[in-house]
Formats: sequence, structure tokens, C-alpha cells
Amino acid sequence: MELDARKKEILYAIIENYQESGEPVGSRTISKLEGLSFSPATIRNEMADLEEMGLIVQPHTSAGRVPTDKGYRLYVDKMLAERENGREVSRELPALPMQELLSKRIDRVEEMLLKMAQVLAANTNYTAMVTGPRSRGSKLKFLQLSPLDKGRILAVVVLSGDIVKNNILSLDEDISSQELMDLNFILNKGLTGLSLEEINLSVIAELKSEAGAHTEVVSKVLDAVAETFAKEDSYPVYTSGAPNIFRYPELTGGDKASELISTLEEKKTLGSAIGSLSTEGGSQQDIQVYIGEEVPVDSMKDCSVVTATYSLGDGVQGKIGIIGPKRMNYQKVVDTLKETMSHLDGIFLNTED
Amino acid sequence: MELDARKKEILYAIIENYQESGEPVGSRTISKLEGLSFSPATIRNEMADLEEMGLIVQPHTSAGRVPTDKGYRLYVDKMLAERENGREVSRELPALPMQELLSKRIDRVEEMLLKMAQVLAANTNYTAMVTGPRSRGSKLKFLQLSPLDKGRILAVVVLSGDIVKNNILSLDEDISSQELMDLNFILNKGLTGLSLEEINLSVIAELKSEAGAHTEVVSKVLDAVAETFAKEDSYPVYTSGAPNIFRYPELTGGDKASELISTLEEKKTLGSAIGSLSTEGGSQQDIQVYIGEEVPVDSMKDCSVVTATYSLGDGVQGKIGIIGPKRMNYQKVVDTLKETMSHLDGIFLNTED
DNA sequence: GTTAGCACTCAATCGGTTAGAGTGCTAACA
DNA sequence: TGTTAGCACTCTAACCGATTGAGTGCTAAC
Repeated sequence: MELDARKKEILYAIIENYQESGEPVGSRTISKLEGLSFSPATIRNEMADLEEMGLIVQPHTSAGRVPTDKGYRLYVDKMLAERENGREVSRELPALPMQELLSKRIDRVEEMLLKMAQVLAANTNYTAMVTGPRSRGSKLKFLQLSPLDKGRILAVVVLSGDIVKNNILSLDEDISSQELMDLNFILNKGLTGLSLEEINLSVIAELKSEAGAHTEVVSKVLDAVAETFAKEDSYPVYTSGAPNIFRYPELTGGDKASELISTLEEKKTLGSAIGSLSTEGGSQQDIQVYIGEEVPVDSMKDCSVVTATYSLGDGVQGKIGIIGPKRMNYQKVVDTLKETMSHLDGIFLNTED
Repeated sequence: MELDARKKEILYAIIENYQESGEPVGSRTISKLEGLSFSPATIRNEMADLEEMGLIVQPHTSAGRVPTDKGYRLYVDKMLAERENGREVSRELPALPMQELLSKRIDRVEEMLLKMAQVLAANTNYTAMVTGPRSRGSKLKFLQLSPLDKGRILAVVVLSGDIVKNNILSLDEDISSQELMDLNFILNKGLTGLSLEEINLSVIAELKSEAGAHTEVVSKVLDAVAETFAKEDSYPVYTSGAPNIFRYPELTGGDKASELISTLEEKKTLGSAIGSLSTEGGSQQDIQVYIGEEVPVDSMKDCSVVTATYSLGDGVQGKIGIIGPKRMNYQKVVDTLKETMSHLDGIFLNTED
């Protein structure tokens, strides 16, 4: 069956109406809309066709129609395509307080990411999720050993992308302040600029021979370094706006709310699931839309997820996701994400040098 | 009216039965219990009295009885009192994996606190909340400036209690590696051991004069120090097990679930509310029980909250809270918290020297 | 190709009935 | 005087059938 222009218009009308009302939409409602001046009966015929094509369904015989995943997919693809044509729709988004937020000196990346999730959730009324930056290719930028207490030292490890981790190490042996400084120099000289893979046995042996007596310290520091790299691999996930799901009855019936909230709390699962989403041929600018069954998390099969990939330079990148009902305002979410991404790029890619 | 022994027994029987069933408990149920060998009629008479005393209520005329806040209060006070008498009940708690958890080298306090919240939530099936450590009297333990990029330095600030914060500072001027080391020495000499209040204008003036040309760097570092102290004042709050509230229907009716989850997400509000709870004359060992209306957070008026104060030495302390329905298993929660506290004490008070 | 009309379906709603749980009261009993 | 059996009473939850209203599909006319 052919999907002619009128059918499309009707489909979009149904989707947009359902977006706002959350109730199945009937033929009368559509016929009274501006732009569609047909009688309910005509609309009904078209709707029957749309249903046959699998784009809409009726929850029950005497109800209006609701879009299917397939229907949404069509809608979203068309929407994104139109944007790509440069038709800068300017749906008068409320200016995100991003600029203000990000331009403030927020030194810790993590803090900034959390804030970002909060702003996104507040602006969209959906749930926002940000995975911490990670990169297979990150390198050791810098290492700092400092004496703390008797028998304990503080090892600060900095990776490319300004990922900083503190490690407090307890030593069995004692080490003087001067020795520590020497060691610090040796380690930095030997390790700076290397990736996890590049720190191999020969590098380690070399370091230990240079370090002389303090091989134990070297081992522990190397452990800390390895841990920092590892940690970065399972970097934290920030969520915000989880309670927003209660705004959408279709997400809160039965145990759904409970399951969703649980999933959001179990950030680990969430992170790896979302993190693993490939960036395969996103229609543009790395923005991906997953609708219903397409979402690779079981408890979110009634949701849609829109993700974007941000980059902090140096190949360090992470994902932002917006989780909402399938009838979410895709246009707004995509626009908001794009705006956020360009702000981020502006700030981080400039900072980097 | 007198609360004789039998009335008490009946009250406790009602509470414990309601704890498990969550349904109003009737006279027949009680009369069939071991130990209480009276006819339903007799129980009814006693229940009428208990109701008159405000210890129990009926949700509606033909329903069983449910404990009131006052009833729970009586129960909890008696329970705690009995414990104080040394009757070590040993309700065979599942051995908490705390020991294992805490003995592992978890360097960052924050990580450990989050883990603790997770273990508590999993063990009790309620929601756990841990406020980060804070202390008005914390002191600067140690300061480390390191060169990072051109124009940027990393300032690591360590407060007593091993609270570590990283600050990346962007400088307008340039500073050599050697100058930075000198500055590092000067700052540590001048600031180590001081509290926020003790770093006053005269100290600052002294430092700046010693620093010579680099007063800008000194200012920025001091800002970073002040921020670290400030941050510690509003230290993060970790929650875990929020979805557990869905196990208790009385907490999820209407918008209650939504409100609760929102409160838990707004950790700031939560932290200050819980943090402000005074430790005024806790019946023992700093454990406090807040029942229903006693809870100082509006959205938790249907909950009970049990808090304990932990100490990391050096006057650094924070609070742990367990949030559950009013019919929570107070015994178990109090025991679990006590066990946790003693583990914590064992570990931290030993480490400290 | 479009539309008016009409019979049909189904979910939601409402009023009424029933079943069951639990009570309070009274009177008998030890 | 305290305890208990018996009974009438109350109230909720569940069930049922009728009604309403929204929305449909189909047919026939335009």
C-alpha cells in the first residue's frame, strides 16, 4: 500500500495529538484540526489503511488510534531528515542555562556532568542520563606522589582529558620526603604519555631498576595507575529527573515505575547498556533515537531513548541520554541535545590545546 | 487509664503482626497467637481501651486495628530499653558483608560510603541514606600544587579525615615548575594545620608577601581551599535502595511514591534536613528513631527514619539513615545499624593515629 | 473520491446486591 | 469482677448488570 501525502499528514497529526494528550486519538479529533479539512469518515478510511500498514493501532475496538513503534520511527526519521535540510525550525526553546552553567569554573568534570544531567532533565521533563567520559586510548598525563602520614602517601593520577583520581596508599616500608620526590620524578619521566597498553613489563622493569630500593612503592603506584585506567572504563553514570517518569501514566502502571527506577539506580547496568550503543551511522551529528523495542534495556521497552555523544577532546568521550515515554517530544529533545552538544564543544574543544 | 502488662502484650502483638502483614489486625488473629490465650471478645475489650489511649486506630469501623505513631513510639522505646539492659537478643542477623567490604582497600571515603548505603539497603529492604562526613573543625592537612598544562595547574587539597579534592586552576600568568615548587612549600608551611577560620587576612597577607610576584596564584589557590572547606559543609549524600519503597503499598498510593523518590533525588534538601537532626539525648549509642510525624521532612510523614552518627576520627562525622514504612522492623534496623557502626569504628578509629 | 448515516462494539461508570471481616454490646458464666 | 459466647450492626471489597459515550466499520448516497 502506498503512503501518500495525506496519510502522512494524518499520521503526524495523530502522533502530535497523542504526544500532548496521552489518550488514543479518534477520527473526529483529527477532522477538527486546522489543515486537515476532511470529514471523520474520510479520516477513518485513511486510519484503517494506516493500521493495515502497521503504523497505528487501536488499544481496543471502540477506541481511537495510538502510534506504533513503526509509526514513531517514520515520524522521527522524517523529522530528522527535515532538520538536516537546514530548515532551522527554531521552536523557541527556552534558552538553556547551559552557557552560564558551563562557563562557571567547574573544575571537576564529574560535577559538571551531573549538573548537565540536572539541567537536561529539568528542561525536558524527562529523565536524563550522562555516562562519564571514557576512552580506550587515554594516556597518563601526569603523576604526583605526596607524603601524607607516616606510612601513607597520596598518589594523584591524571589521565588525558583531565580525569583525576586520588589514591591513598599505605606502605609497609618508610620513605623520606626527598626519596619520594625522586621517585616522583622517575615515575613521571618513565610513564608520562603512555597508555595502559604501553605500560608493559619492560617499562616496569626499567622503572624498578631506576627506583632502587623502593620497588614496593613502585608496584603500589602502578597498581593505582592501573586502577585509574580501569575505573575510567567503568566510569560513573549520572542520572537526574527519575521522578519525571511519574508524569506519564503509561510508564507507571503495574510494576513499571518500580522497574524503571531500579534500572536507573543500578547505574552500572545502565552505563554499560547505553555505553555499548554504537554510533553506527547516526542520521546526523551523532544523535540516535531508540524507540520502544529498539531500546536495548528490558525495563525500558515502553520508553524511547535519545542519545548523543559528547567529546572532551583527546578522544575522550561519553554519552548523554534522554529517557522518556514513547510519545516524547522528539523534536524538542533532539534540539535540546544538539544545543547542549554545541555548547559543550565550544567550551571543551577551545580549552584543549 | 492504666497500661497494664496484658494491654502491652496485645499492643506489641498487633504491631508485630502488622509489621509482617501490612493489613489491619483483628481480635481473632491476636487470640489465636501463642502466648495470648484469651477469647476474641476479651481482646476486643482491651483493644477498645488501647484505642482510647491513642495507641491504635481502626482505618474504618469494621476493620482491624493499626498502630498509631504513639503506639510505635511506645514499642520502640521499650524495645531500645530492653536492649540497653544488655539482653543481647541476637536475632540472627545475616552477617553483613561489611567486614569484607570495608577491609578492602577503598581509598576514597566517598566510594566507601556509597557502598555502605548499598549494603544497608540490600540487607534491610528499606532505603538507605548516608551523608558525607563533615566537621566544622576540620583542618587543612596538606596541599599539593603541580603543573598540568601551559597556564593550568592542579591543586590537590587534603583536609583532616582524608577528604581530598582536586582543583584545576587556570592562571593568567605563567609560572615555572621550580617557582611552583617553591610556592607549594611556602603555602604548606603557612597553611598546614589551620582551620577555615584560622586562615584570616593576616595569614593571607603574610603568604602573599612571601610569594613575591605570584600573588595571583596564591589567591586562586586560597579560593580553591575555601571551596574545599565549603564543599565539605554541603558534602554529598548517597542513597541506595530507593526502589524498595515500592515493596510497601502504604508508601506508594497516590503521589506518595513520586514525592518520596523526588525527595531522595534532591539530595541537597535531604542532606540538610537529616544532617540538622540533633543528637540530643539519644537513648543509646547515638541511634535515633523518628516515627511518622516526627520525621522533619514533609514527604516522609508516612515513613519512619532511623539514624546513626558515624565518626571518622578527628571530629569528622556524618549520618546514616534508614528510611522505611512506619511498620518497619525497628529491631532489625537498629541492630544492623549498630553492627555497621561498630565495624566502622573498628576500622577508622584504628587507622587514625 | 467523499461524506452522511447507522448499527455495532467496547471500556468506563454507576447503583445495587452480596459476602466477609470485624466490631460493640449484652447477657450469661466462673 | 473478669471472661466469654452470641448476636446485631457496620463497613469495605467484590461482583453484577444496565447505561453511557466514544469511536468504529460499513453501506449507500452524493
